[in-house]
Amino acid sequence: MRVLKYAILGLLDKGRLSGYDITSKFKEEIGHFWSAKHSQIYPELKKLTEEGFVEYQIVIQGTKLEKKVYSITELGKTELHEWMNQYSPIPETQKDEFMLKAYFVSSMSPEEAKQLFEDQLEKRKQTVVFLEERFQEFEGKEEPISFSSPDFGHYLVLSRALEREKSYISWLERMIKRIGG
Amino acid sequence: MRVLKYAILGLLDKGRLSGYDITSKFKEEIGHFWSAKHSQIYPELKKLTEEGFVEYQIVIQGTKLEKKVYSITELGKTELHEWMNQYSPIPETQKDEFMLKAYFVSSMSPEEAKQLFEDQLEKRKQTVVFLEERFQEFEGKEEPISFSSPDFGHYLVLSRALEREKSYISWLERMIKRIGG
DNA sequence: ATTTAATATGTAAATAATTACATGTTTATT
DNA sequence: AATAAACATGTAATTATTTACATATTAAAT
Repeated sequence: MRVLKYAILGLLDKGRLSGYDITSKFKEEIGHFWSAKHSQIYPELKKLTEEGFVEYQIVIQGTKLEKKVYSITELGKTELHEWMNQYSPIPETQKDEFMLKAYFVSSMSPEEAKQLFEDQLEKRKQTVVFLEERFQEFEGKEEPISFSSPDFGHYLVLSRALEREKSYISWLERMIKRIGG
Repeated sequence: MRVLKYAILGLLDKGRLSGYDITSKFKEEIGHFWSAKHSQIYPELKKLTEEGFVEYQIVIQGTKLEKKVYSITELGKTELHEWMNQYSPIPETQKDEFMLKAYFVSSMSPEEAKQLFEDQLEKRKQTVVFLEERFQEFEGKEEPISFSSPDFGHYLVLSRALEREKSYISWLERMIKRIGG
């Protein structure tokens, strides 16, 4: 389904970026929900250029470093818009290695199970601390962020990531009580 | 990291299964958190046999249909146990195509955005109805399910899947209010 | 009796994604 | 001035996953 194609088109629709910039974006907030390594991004950019969905300009950084700055074409915008408005079915499987282990919990002693769950809980709590810090940016405002703000997408992603973790933590805590151990 | 290897070992640790049975299992409750197609399962079973983690017996179904019924070996049990007790880092990215679209929401009109979110909400609600039906099995009991029950893993997976969806729905509903549209 | 759905097992080809290989420049720090 | 970190771009090899190809038996429904 080439989701990476649309991920790149969506990023470029927000502004001009190099392959390196796109790689960096996937390490930031959108990385909670989609990412790719540079080894996947550079060939995809090449393909998108050939297909006419993006184009680039070479910019010299310093005295000789050649940087390719990509922008989305009109054709690319049409393509992006089509994908955005087309219903994507929810995948039945959202892979989660921890939950796979949880399903096999009967192969463990209660002590081992408790350890497994406590470790997961601790890590998830650390993630929440990190996410809540980022989220400050939106909470401290006089007016709550609105749809028309260019940062609304950023807000959506951060608030969802935060809620997802909080829900996971709440469940882990209840299950730890059940395990006893 | 060959997670499929451990998924298969974990399933076989619960009981003897054919490749077809394993494929079926991935369409049931554990499929919410891990799955694979039969075209991936059969080669993996072959490899696991060569490595000595599983073994099989040929069982005749009917008069001539040859079925390979796999079981986990002692070596396989050791291997499974090692993985179960080894900490797996939480992947930074849990891919979610809808959230990728949400991040790009500024490329849409409020009407389009509302449609996108409402569609997602409806589908998630349908999933909850389905999951809640399955979950009845555990709710109607006099005694709540305990760690020692062989169905505890099943309970963990179903309760987590249900909570995950409920959390998603609650967030979607709040965000739809924000979009206005 | 016939048809359909479910059971059963594989391989081949294509796509997606990660890890490793490979190189060079620029900016910030010491 | 030297070093380290960040910027910058690619390819190769491997692994993971999906879709398509390919075939046959058995059980259930009509």
